[in-house]
Amino acid sequence: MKTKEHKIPEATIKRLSTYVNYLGRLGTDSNPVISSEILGESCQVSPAQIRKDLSYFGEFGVRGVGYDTKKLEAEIKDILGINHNWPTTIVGVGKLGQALLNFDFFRNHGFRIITAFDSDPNKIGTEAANGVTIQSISDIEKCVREEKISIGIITTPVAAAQEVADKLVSGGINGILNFAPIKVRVPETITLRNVSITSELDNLAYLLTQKKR
Amino acid sequence: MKTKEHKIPEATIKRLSTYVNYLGRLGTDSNPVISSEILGESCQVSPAQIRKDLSYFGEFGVRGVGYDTKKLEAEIKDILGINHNWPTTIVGVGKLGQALLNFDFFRNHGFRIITAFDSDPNKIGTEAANGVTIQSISDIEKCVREEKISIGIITTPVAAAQEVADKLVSGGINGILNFAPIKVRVPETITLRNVSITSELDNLAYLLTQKKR
DNA sequence: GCGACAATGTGATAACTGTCACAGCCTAAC
DNA sequence: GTTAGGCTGTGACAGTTATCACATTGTCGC
Repeated sequence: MKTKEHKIPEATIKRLSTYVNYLGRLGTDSNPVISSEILGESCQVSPAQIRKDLSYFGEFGVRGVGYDTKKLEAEIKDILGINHNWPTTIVGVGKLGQALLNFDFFRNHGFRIITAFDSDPNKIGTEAANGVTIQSISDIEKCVREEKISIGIITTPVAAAQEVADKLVSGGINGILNFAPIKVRVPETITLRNVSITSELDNLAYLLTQKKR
Repeated sequence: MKTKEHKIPEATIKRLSTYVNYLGRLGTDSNPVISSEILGESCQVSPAQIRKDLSYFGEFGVRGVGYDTKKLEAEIKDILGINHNWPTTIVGVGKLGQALLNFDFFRNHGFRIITAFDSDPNKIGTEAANGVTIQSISDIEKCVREEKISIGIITTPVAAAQEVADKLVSGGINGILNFAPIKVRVPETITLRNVSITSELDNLAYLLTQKKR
């Protein structure tokens, strides 16, 4: 893979995720080769857009033929970096936290969840899922440092989110994925993504309201 | 509210959601008035961006002063249409579905969850949360039609998502929020949003990988 | 009432992102 | 070997979104 010097649109990354997801579900045996036309059809993206997205990172196809399905999947995985195995923790073992703990695609996307934290004394010490034991939130710093955890996923209520983020940061975390509907603040050096389920709801509400008017 | 004829960027809607969220948490008593500067600081958006976003919909501030906090919150809620009370259903009562059933912000964002569906015989007939009883997936069509449900939230595994979407559509659903990591296909007339948690993970993985290189 | 000040609203401009058309390259058939 | 056909890769163009600068309009003190 040769990353070109250009800046890559975030939308491109999002689409690459869609592509690789689809390719993963596709039987590579029955579809050894795929064209941007077909892939676009399935992912609801124009063929030109797909070719452009891929062209940011190199040339993966064969003119007149298409893309080798298996190879393309591997290339995109490499681009996205989901072949890694980031030591990950989930903070906040409510329903959402549990949902994420049980999603097996974490493993398939380069994350290995090794610890979980919660503030509820009744939960601490119990097993959350897959052999992961729930620890006290007050131990975050120490644990992150000792276990060299590089990703923290925040699924706490809004009130606790910033404090948790601070603890993760001072423990030496690398990246944070925040599901609490508030924009947490972290130093420049920390990679941060805020996932706002709330805003998805609001967006749907907006679209529906528009339709009615 | 006077919607101008211009097309509104989706990013603007997303930010409006952020603003209204922040305003809701802000004590309006201690902060009767807020400037785009301060609001921007809190939401990590430039002041000019905020003013531009709002200007698509009208003039809500007072020059030299700022925005009336309470009034601005109400105006944005009105713009987004989260003062409605859409009859909503959740299909797929796994951990994620349960998480959503228990989030009280659904109510605060214009959605009223009145039914839930699952395919697991052991779950059918039991109460999911807040007095919502779980029904069989085979009853979706009938129930959506009879209860005049307008929003469907899909939290099933990938394999079931498209089939569920089809059933919701033929029952006469209005909008769909899909959490399954696949782009479901619906007729043009249905308002659809695909929420991809997977792509958020992939995006984080990408950013972290970039940092390392 | 008037001047100094403060923060909005917006046209102009810049940056970014997506679309399009076609040149370039590969395969396959004859 | 040559030609026809097909699909990628990409530069040029168009459309969209964000930034900037400042004119505008309101407040407050005297």
